Parts: sequence; structure tokens; C-alpha cells
Amino acid sequence: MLDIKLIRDNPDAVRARLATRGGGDEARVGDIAALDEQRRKLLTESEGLKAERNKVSKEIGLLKLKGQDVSAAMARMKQVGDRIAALDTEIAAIDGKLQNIALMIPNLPHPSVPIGKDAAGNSEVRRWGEPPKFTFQPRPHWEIGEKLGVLDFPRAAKISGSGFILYKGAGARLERALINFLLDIHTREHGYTEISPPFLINRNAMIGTGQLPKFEEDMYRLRDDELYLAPTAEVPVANIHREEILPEEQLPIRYCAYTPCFRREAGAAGKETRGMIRVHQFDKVELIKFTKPETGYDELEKLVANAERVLQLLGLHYRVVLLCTGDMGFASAKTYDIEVWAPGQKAYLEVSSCSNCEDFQARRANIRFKSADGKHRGFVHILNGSGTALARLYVALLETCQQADGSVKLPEVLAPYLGGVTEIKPE
RNA sequence: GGAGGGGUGGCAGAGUGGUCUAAUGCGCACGCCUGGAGAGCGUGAGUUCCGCUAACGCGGGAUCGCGAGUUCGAAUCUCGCCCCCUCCGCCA
Repeated sequence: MLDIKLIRDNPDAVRARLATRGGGDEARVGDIAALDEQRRKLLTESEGLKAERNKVSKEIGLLKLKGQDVSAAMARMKQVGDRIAALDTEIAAIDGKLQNIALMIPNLPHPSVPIGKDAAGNSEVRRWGEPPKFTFQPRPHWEIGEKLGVLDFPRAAKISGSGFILYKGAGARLERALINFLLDIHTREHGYTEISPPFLINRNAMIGTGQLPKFEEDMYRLRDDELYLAPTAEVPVANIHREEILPEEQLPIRYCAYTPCFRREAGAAGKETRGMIRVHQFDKVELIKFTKPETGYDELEKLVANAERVLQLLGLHYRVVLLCTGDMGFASAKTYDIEVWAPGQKAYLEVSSCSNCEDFQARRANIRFKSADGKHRGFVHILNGSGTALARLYVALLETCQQADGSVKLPEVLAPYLGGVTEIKPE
């Protein structure tokens, strides 16, 4: 959520920055400013009347003790009370409208973000490694996986429908190994605290990070309870400190969490529907940071480096892309994507999206910080980044490490997580 | 899921319709005292919104789990919800 005072004081600047996203949200800035002004006018009147009522009511109490007649004052205050009630009803209605609009407006892009209207406007920041060379035509992961008997898409569809994955045998073990590998790197080498959060999320938490109210149709929701399946660990983990004031000296707080991620992805059919590139459920290890405002962007660079480290250790070729204004997520002020090379697809796949949401989510979730002397305070900045998404990492691994005979030779770093096994061979 | 108990400031804990501007204690900050510390004494402290101000500030509203309601006036009374504790049921 944007700072209402920023809209109040610099509506044109806010409009201009929103316009670079291309979502048309700048049109609502005027509505917010107008409602805000109306609200404050009514508030001033209501609060003045409340001050009077408080004062007179106190006097009534004292006069009553002395046995004096106070019926006239009581009648007058009844009138005042009715007027206050009317004003407050009006104010509540405006608050409701204001919230409805404010919660739907995306974050302002950081000045360092390139302006563009879609992915074509993104800019590549760097590449690491080289695409692997093959003496044969590299196969796509679904062929590799099915031939090895480690992935079974038809049976996953039998259980759940299209867009779900069933891992089997060494394939299931590889998934589990990757989760442990990622968690170990980030907790042992990068200083993150491991979190295992709930996967079912209430509505307020979903609003806190920005999934709701705007993206309701992308979320899985339970029928009988107001609960949603976590679309990313960012939601439960960023909400850990909801409604809290954190001591400044605790910052930055770094968490990492494994969760499955559930996404309806309505209307995503077509490209990328084959295999496990775009699915309704995938595993992910997520990194979350709570920082002071002034360190947020340094921490973002470190976060990206932490996510990259995973791919470096696995020896996977990748590139880092800075998203343009039009391609960024709703809550983000600046986002880097990390895209890993998948030889079977002849494409880079997004396995990580690292964002600084600044105070956008902290405002919604009301997460603040305060120095010991109380002088330095404000909303924390919240960052999140995949470290990394598993399904696509799995794709890149199978396709990069495939051998001519159909087997897969896995990186040595995974051996301890696979009971010493480094090769998956046909059964 | 059922029954009962509870939710008050950083913490503990009093308060069941009117100086509650929330007692008291602990803890905290500052000052006095001291060679220094402690004790003692004093002062002050949450969060948030609105208005005025160049600013330091000043005035006001709200806030006793959350939301409605009754009343001139609600921490206190009524209703709904959430969470915690105890017991029962069910259960990996």
C-alpha cells in the first residue's frame, strides 16, 4: 500500500511513477486524494464534537454527584452524539472506499528500474557459465524423466489433473535432496534462519503481502474455511511479524523457508504447459528479509547473490535479468529474475525472482521498527527471493546433466543428499 | 467438535457505569545525590490519526484482544468474532 501522505503531497509524482507500470492505476490517484480530503474534513468535525462530548460528559458526572439537575446538558449531548454517529458512519464509508482502491494499487517502481511495458523491456545484468554442449540432441525433461521412471505426469493427472507432478523413486529422492541442499546452503553459509510455516493462510496475511484482494482468482481457497493455500512462502514468512514493532538492532532479519507453492494460474494454458515448467504445485525454498529502509537495496544485491550461489554450486548456466517497470510484480519496487538454462527447451527458465518491496507490504501488514531511543522509526523494508524454485531447477538439472544413454549424472555437491548416489540410470 | 476459565501498558497485576488523565510493583530513560556505583528521591515514558507551526512543539481524537450495540458518559453492561489455558471427544 502506498503512503497516503505521499499521494496527498505529491499526487503528480505518484501518478507519473505508476504510469510507468502500464496498468492504468494512475487514474485512481485523484480518487484517493479526493476521498482523503473529504475524510479529513468530516474527521475534523467529528473529533471536535467528541472533544466537546468528553468534556461535558465529565461535567455531568461531577454535577450529578452534587445532586444538580443535568437533564438539559444530557439532552444536548444526545444531539451531539447523534451527529457524531452520522459523521462516523460517513467516515467509515469513505474509509471503506479508500481501502478498496488503495489495496488495488501496485507499488511504485524504484528510479533505477528501466521503463518498459513488458518482458521485452527487461535488461540482462550478467551471465554465469556456459550452456552445456552435447554430442547428441538434448531431450526435454519429460522424456528423460519418464524414460528413467522418475517422473510420471499421466498418473499425476489421474490423481489431480494436468499441471501436477508425481516424482518416483530416485526422482522423489532428488526432489527431497534439493530441498535439503538449498536449506543447508542458506542457513549454514548465508546466515538465514530456517522457518517451516503453515501452508494454509488466512485472508489478512494474504492481504498483507499483496496477493489479495487483487489476485483472488489465482489462489486456491478452501471451501469451508476462509483459508488459502500458500502460493509462495513469502506470504506466511513475511507475515510472521505482522502488527509488530521490531527493535532496530535486530535488523536485518533473514529467514528462509521451504514450502510447496500452490497456484491456480488461471488462463495460463498454451506455451510452457508441457512437463513441469508451469504447474499448479511446486516446491520452493524462499528467502525473506526484513531490513531498515536505507539498507534494503544492498540487501537485495546480497539476496540475488545468495540465490545465484545455488546455481553456481550445481554448475548450471544462468543469467540475471533486471525487470522493467511493466514486467514487475504488484508489490515490488525492483526485481531481479534469475533464469537458468534448460538445454531441452533451448530456453532460459525463471527459477528465482528477487524483489525489494520496500515498505509496500510492511504498510499492509503493519510491520515497523524502532531504535532503542525511539528516535529512529518507520516501516521495515521487506525483500523476498526464491532460493530457488524447485520444479524448474529440476528441469534444468535433468536437461543439463543428461547423458547420451538417457541416464543423468548429477553434480557432486548433491551426493551427500542422495546417499552417495550421483547418477540416475534407467531401471 | 463439546464444556469451563481467561485476554488490561515492556512485564506482573488491580480496576464491574462518572477526576481512569488506568492504581501498585518490577523493569526502562533522564535528572538530583555520590569520588564512582548502588540505594534513595524526583521526573518522564506506548501506538496511531487530525489540526495548527518554518521548526522545537502545542491542541484534539482514538486505543484495556477485534468488531458492533446500550448510555450524556464504557476497561467496566449486551451481542458477535478471534486467540490462549484446562478438561472431554476425535485423531497422525
